[in-house]
Amino acid sequence: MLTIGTLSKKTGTKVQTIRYYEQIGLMPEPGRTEGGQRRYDNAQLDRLSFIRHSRQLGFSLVAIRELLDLSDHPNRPCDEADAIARRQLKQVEQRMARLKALRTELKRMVHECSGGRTGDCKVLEVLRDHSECLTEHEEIGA
Amino acid sequence: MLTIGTLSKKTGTKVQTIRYYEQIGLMPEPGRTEGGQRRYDNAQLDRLSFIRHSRQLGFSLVAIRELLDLSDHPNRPCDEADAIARRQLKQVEQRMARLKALRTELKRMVHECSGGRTGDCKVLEVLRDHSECLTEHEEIGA
DNA sequence: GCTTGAACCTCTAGCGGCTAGAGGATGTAT
DNA sequence: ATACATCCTCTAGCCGCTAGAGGTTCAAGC
Repeated sequence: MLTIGTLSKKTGTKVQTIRYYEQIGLMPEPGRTEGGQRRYDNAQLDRLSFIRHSRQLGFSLVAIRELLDLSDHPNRPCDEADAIARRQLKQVEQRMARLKALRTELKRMVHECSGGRTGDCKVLEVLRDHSECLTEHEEIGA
Repeated sequence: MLTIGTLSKKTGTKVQTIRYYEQIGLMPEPGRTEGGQRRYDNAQLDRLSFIRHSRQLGFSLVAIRELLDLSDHPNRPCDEADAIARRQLKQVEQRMARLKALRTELKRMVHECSGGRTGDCKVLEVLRDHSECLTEHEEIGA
């Protein structure tokens, strides 16, 4: 029987976050001691590890919910899990492409700054005038 | 004299967002008509463009506040603006590196899925067991 | 058995950066 | 004069946590 603190250490998830996962129904309600403290078993430890690892790979909690659901039904075809992972991969690739464009632009800005007064600062100038950019870039919601 | 809607179209910023920027003090309070509607001038259009462009390059609103402040004082040395841009560049590079590791892992997961039942699904298996990963990855707060 | 103190509990509020919607007022074109 | 697009304020919600207040429980040491 594991306390929430132990679970926290074993998975690298903050205690508050574990409770939050329970609250939104991602983790099941655990057993309780007489005094009302949570006690977990190994199945729950595995589940949290799964969640944590998926988060590290950038999956949203919604996607994780689906993945957990699939994981709970080993006899169903795994196309869906595959599709979710593919979607995630695609997102990661899109984000990388965007970041690449941003990096180019930022590098150019920083390079051209000659260290004078802000009035002549290339960094600020570029920010003022998008037309100085070589690439289009639509970051914002990333 | 520009309405908020015109400003919105010209900069690609949603009307609500412009009002939000005003609320948090990033945009100045504009003039109003007798009836209380906002009316902007070109200086404010420029400022919003600056903000929008900076957001596209991934700067936080806090960083943008600093950049705007520097931009308002053309006689100060521009080291600070340069430093902010360099920090942003560094962040972008870090994010790229992390995404690269994630991409590798996701690709491998997707590749190895042979399309059977979820019980044998490589995707789910990898999520279950971090030790199957070739790289360490600490995404989460990205 | 008693005391300490770390770890637990619930609850509320906040972060960033918006976004959505209710419910109503204004501005402009016809 | 009327229609109706656009504007206004206000509140609440999104994601994924995180922090803190104020109080209780557990386990170890004496």
